[in-house]
Amino acid sequence: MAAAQLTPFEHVLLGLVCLSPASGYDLKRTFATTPAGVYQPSSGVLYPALRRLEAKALIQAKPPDSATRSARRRRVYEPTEAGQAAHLAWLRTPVEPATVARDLGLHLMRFVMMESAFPPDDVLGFLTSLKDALTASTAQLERYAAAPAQSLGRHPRLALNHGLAIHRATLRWIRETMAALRSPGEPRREY
Amino acid sequence: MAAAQLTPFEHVLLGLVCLSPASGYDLKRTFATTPAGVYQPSSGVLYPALRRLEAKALIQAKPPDSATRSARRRRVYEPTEAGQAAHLAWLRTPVEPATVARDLGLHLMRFVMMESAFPPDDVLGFLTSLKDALTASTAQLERYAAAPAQSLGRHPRLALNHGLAIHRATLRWIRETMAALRSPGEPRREY
DNA sequence: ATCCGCATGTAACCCGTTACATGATTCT
DNA sequence: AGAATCATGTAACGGGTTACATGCGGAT
Repeated sequence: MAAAQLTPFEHVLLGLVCLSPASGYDLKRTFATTPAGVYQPSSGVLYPALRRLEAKALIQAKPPDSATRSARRRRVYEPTEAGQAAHLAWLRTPVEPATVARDLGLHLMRFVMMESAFPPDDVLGFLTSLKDALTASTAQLERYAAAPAQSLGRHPRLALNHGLAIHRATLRWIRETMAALRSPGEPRREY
Repeated sequence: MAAAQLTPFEHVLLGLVCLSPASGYDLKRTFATTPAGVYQPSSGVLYPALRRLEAKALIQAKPPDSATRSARRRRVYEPTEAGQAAHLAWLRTPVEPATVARDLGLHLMRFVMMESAFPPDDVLGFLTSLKDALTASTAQLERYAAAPAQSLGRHPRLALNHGLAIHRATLRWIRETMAALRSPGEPRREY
């Protein structure tokens, strides 16, 4: 009964709700104040998305807290068991080498959400697969750049260099991040 | 009579047609074989987009070449004067510091298309404004990271480091690119 | 004769954007 | 009381994705 696959945005919403129950407005503020706040979902996309997740029984609105006076109209969502499972399955989705460059932002999102959902070894495994995919992607760019048939213009070649620089910077970040995650008191185990 | 603003995709299509007349299928192959070929527009979006550009009188189909035998059903588009003007105006669109990180791919696209449309000084001006916008964006990220109120978790902090690394790598690329464009000879130091 | 690649298009569906609408609560 | 903020929602519009449809041309 794997729900019809969700959009990336829905996966992110589900993940945020899994991190801690939240209302639509809470999520809006999260996006507004987060460093990656370049994306500012509007009401028109946020609330329908939450309703879709609710319709698929991945999240549910908590009953209003009768104790507090503020019985304000507010739908605080929490994940269902199916929602938790779907979220974990999403976190475990393998990294596609073909689209790793395009989906890098999403992978970073997943990395952030893994902190409270995965044991350290699994996070290292994810980073390793990310590293492998990016290494392959980098090699493909290098092959393209080196192809003699490509008589690239000057600007295209320079733009290609940017892609390579970004790839290499990300690979460097992965290496440093893996080292950082292994170092401080964390039990380091082979995998 | 500036045409109603186009989508980024339409701007790219218009730019490609300005670089050299092409049919829809040609453009498809361009996307398929280009290094940035992560994006693969389907027929359902490509042909309607070309029709929209045609309806706005920014491009037009060349009359079939009667000389060649292959009078195959083929619409080869070329830019109109209004299309050329719109393309140049797009290339001259200022870089928005608020969205520079999100639109970086588009800016690179513009950079590539400037090669045959701009004098070298204007390209350097563009790169300078891109550098300024990215510098501001980087400073904002650093400010967020340094904010004492932010008790960021471990993974969010590491993800933030990635954003900083990418920004700095891009800034480094801009500096190197400006230097390369200023030196007349072939700076054979690619990589 | 047929299959594959060229080449353009259409239709259903869904999602995102923008803008507006509607109440309830808190602050001054 | 009035204003600003909280909080959720709806409606119109346009564009992207997917899948399918349609022909022509050359190749085996």
